[in-house]
Amino acid sequence: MSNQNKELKKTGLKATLPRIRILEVLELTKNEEAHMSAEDIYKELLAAGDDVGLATVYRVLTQFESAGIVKKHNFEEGHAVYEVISDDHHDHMVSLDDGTIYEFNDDLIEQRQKEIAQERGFELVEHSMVLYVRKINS
Amino acid sequence: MSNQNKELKKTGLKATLPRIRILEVLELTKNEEAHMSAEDIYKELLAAGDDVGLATVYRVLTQFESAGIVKKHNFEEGHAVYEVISDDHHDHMVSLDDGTIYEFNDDLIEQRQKEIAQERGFELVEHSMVLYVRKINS
DNA sequence: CTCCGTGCAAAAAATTTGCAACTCA
DNA sequence: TGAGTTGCAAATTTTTTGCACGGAG
Repeated sequence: MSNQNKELKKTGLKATLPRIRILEVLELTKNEEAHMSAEDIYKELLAAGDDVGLATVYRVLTQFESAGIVKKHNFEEGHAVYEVISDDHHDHMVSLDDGTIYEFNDDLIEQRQKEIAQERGFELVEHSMVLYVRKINS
Repeated sequence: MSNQNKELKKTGLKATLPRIRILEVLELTKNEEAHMSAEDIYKELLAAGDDVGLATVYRVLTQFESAGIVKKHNFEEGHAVYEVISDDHHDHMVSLDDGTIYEFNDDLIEQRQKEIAQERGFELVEHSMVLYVRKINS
């Protein structure tokens, strides 16, 4: 039994071919920091010879999001992108010089964010933070 | 000569009625933290008796963004929202319950962000931070 | 065998574009 | 006047939904 199959079982979703394949694509690209859109995944699957519908990709991604195994981002214009949720949280720092993306994590900020929400009667569910930076002396 | 008229002059854009009206709507709502979508602004204008096209609202907002007088956000699902850029910087907190957007500013985090960049040899140019929160049950 | 899930096509929703008419400087 | 701008309609793009068939348990 594959990894994906197990993971799907845990969510209560039936281990169907489209779901397994979509999860595979997301897992394979997760180390490359490649946030993929529904369309991207769809094309990837077609190229791999799988016969899936784009609507299914959308539906499955929505189900995965509800199940808490993928995260949907609205970073980009015009379309959402998805990434598998891993255990290590990180934020992003983007170099304006060359577009390189660095990951970082800061407990002080994480803590303060929770406090800010709580001070206003909310609980922090999640956050997104991106720092746009430029190399000093260049 | 109106405020909006002056502001438009500075950008090099012709001070046309649709542009002035759109800027007015954005200015009027900026204190209410009401980040509006193109559709919102369009409906607001129609309600006020102005005869504008939705396409024009989109076009004008894009021009305003290029001119640096409004900022476009993608924190909601499905559509972008806009706000006039003012001198006081703030970040956003989005309620997952009803989509309300709150603004806040935290010097501690601002300071830490600069340090994080500097520790890695960068200078912080700008940043985006959005907290997604949920009302605490009681 | 029974549902849950799928593909397809069509619908919605969000945004962009082509173009003739219009208007501000 | 005349380049820049607009409104309208049609085109695109992104995502969702209805429905009959098909596959997993």
